[in-house]
Amino acid sequence: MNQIFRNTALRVSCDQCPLRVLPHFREFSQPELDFVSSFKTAELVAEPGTVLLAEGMHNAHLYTILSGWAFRYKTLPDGRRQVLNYMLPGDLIGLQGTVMGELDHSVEALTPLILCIFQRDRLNELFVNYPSLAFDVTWLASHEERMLDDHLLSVGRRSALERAAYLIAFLYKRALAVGLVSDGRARLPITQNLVADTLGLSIVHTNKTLRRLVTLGLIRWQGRACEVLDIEALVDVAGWEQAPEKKRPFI
Amino acid sequence: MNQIFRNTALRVSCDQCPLRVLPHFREFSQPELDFVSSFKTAELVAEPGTVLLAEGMHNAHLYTILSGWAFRYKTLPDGRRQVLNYMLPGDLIGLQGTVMGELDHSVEALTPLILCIFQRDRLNELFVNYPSLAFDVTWLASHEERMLDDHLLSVGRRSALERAAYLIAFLYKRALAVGLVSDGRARLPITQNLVADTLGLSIVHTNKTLRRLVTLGLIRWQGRACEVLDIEALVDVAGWEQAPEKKRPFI
DNA sequence: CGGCGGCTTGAGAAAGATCAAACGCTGTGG
DNA sequence: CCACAGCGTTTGATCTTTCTCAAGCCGCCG
Repeated sequence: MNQIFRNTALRVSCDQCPLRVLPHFREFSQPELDFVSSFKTAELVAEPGTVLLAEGMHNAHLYTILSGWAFRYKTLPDGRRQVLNYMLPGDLIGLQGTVMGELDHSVEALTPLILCIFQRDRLNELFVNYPSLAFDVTWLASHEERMLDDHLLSVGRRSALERAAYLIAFLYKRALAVGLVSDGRARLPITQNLVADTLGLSIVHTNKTLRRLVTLGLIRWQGRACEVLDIEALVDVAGWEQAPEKKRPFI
Repeated sequence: MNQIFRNTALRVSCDQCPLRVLPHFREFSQPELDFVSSFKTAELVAEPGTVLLAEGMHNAHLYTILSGWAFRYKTLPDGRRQVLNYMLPGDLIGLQGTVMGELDHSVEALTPLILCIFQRDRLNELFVNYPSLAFDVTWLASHEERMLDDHLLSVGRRSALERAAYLIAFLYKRALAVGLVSDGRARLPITQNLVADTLGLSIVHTNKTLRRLVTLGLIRWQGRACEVLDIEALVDVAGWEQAPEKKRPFI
């Protein structure tokens, strides 16, 4: 359990990266692809529950998720936990630690995970020689900031029901973008405990709130996962005005 | 009221930027300085209450605060408002809009403001020719992300009293870093309405909570401002474990 | 002088937390 | 194969925090 398996050999070449063909991601030039291929040193497989990065680490790695779900969180000294965001395929993990020297949040695998490991100390080279990729890194940081803005608005100003609807709609949209939704049905691999720590609510109240969404026919809950039944209605309950997502970069 | 005055001429040359001498900011090389000087097109003066950037804008400007305070916020369709963060001298405004094409939050002046205006469309040039500055931009985005992480933890998991203490301690530390604290006393230019919208509380409850901090002798409230009396105690009440701030960049 | 924005206070209502207990599934060990 | 432990989910009862409503105060500015 909670083990990390490291592969020195590249299993998936960046040229044939399965993410690259998704319409959600921008296209790369060959020189960019070549650099990213050399930037990637290995792949890593992690089990659910593995803590990939821990608060306070100084030499955190830099990863991109190739497949699976993870989440980012912080805790107070007495153990209260706040989930900050979820990471899906194409998301960069550990940028804060790489750019600012120290990490102040933790990252845990939610499902089995495959990660691309990058050479943290060559980020400088990326900035010097591949300005377009450097811009992408900044884009990704801005994108994370935007998601946090939304979460903060949600936790600060939405009611429990609205918050729950927003979170599930948000995760659905993200899953959709990376092709994890088949025939309109997505299975979001979250527990109610995690939802509670994301929404800033207690587990009990989270359960009662989710139950209301179930009764309304918007979601279904089964086996540590949430199935979305009516995304439109969820967005509506949340009062969420989303900007349409354009093509995004990833490294 | 709420007017913007634009000066075509540079009043303060970047070489003699008053922020540059603060120990809080990293030193720049001459070529960097020269570029930033050319990147800056003008200065702008704004009155308190001026909305510098509004949600949904497509051609948002890119600014750095030279002096004064501003805040960033989002609103729900029915008007509920959440303050996301505060911006002080040295902070970049409008990066999200510049990098991602569209802005999804608003920015308002809290005090009289002096801003440096940058040529948004030359950001590309910055990335191509000044990788060290590009890295700084990414650093700033990561820094914003880190502050948001903290705010989210606060709003999601701290009690009203802890939240209030955290916010005031946070603002004090930020003011301190840019030299706005004289003999241990800082005057934070916030209203209780704004505090409420930052903490995700009602005005009434915010008032009662702040009153408790006043009674405890940690702060004083007078004339649309908060005076910090005991920063250590505030940090303690908040249960805030802060990483020591290192030197930071700015553009 | 009057209006307005910001602060303050009390009282009752509502949302959400805590406590307590139980159910069902899964994996493990006898 | 069954007993059991552990985790995730569910539900009811009660307690606490926070919200809403209502009103009054103060200082500033037109």
